[in-house]
Amino acid sequence: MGRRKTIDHERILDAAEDVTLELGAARLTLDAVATRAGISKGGLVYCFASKELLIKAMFTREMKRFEEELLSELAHFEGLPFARLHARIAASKHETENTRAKAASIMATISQMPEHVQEVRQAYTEDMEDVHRSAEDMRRATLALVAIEGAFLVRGLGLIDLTPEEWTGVFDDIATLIPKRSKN
Amino acid sequence: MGRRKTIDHERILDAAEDVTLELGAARLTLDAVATRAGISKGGLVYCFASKELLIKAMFTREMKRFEEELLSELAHFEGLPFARLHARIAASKHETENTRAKAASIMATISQMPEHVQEVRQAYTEDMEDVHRSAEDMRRATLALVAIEGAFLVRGLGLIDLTPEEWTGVFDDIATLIPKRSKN
DNA sequence: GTCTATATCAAGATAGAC
DNA sequence: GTCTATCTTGATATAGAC
Repeated sequence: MGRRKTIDHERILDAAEDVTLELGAARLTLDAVATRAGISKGGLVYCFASKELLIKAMFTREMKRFEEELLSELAHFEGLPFARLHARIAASKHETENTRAKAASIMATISQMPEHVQEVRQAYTEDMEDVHRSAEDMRRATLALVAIEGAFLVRGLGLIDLTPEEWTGVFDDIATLIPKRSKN
Repeated sequence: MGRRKTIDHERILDAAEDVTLELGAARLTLDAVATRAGISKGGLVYCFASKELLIKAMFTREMKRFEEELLSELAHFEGLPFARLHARIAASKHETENTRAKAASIMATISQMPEHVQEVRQAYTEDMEDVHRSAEDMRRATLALVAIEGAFLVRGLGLIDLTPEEWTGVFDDIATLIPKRSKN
């Protein structure tokens, strides 16, 4: 009973995200994560000394992943004004394992460690700088940023029920809100 | 020292919302709510037999409150196409005690009883019917609905940091997305 | 390094005094 | 109807075997 397995950190974080999405942040327990990851609770705690550290790790991994995806998308919008906004749309457009995982990690963090929400805000810092470079188009760009992240959250939490095609349309329409030229 | 107080259900729900907003949904405990409401835990449990019922009551009250506010705003947009969308913007535009309370109740529900999220969805049903009346303008109206609720959530959770004036601007800009005439 | 077993504690819920 | 005191559970975290 209880065969020894090599514990994979990534697998644990995946399990934590699954549990959060399926059962809700309040039922994100060490037991549930260990079971889902197919390891023992002791093994889990050996890797992540506390539940708080587990959640931080989950959160940090998703923020990092998303920033990387955003940077890779950015290449496709070289030279365009508000390139980061377009890249953000491209990275958020389809509901994938990644976008669901990001939503789960934000949920867990907000509900259990709301004092760390400021780290989410920081992720938008560069976008806002992008936006603020152009006083004239600032309002539309701000609208686009809010719409992107709002749509992402609303879809991730299942608050509005649209088909995948409709969601794609929503993000496409948001893209049309972004000003065509930035003023400087 | 244990003076008898008349327990006010509304006051308890207010306390639950305060705790959720200030400490996070995970720290929404019966102890914290009782203390914040200035009553004993026993008194609290006498009113709301379980934590789950407390959260449901908080959630239901806010959904009802918001629907009422939406209906009262609706009077100002009589005859306009997509009147409900405009009314929803008017009701969401400023960050008030009401909007914060609604965000708190949604947070608590999502994190502790995600199976009830579908009740949030229902609240949008009428708006979506409003939207679907016009195939032609549907996309823009859908975009507006997603943007409204997304902006509401993102602001309520503190994910993007804008000034009150900037938020007002965002909602005003969303209003301009709503089609001027509905096709029927 | 991974496991089982256990200690500790916090929180939901109950019982009964007032 | 509201309180205090207590019960019970479930979850985090620790100790120690393998």
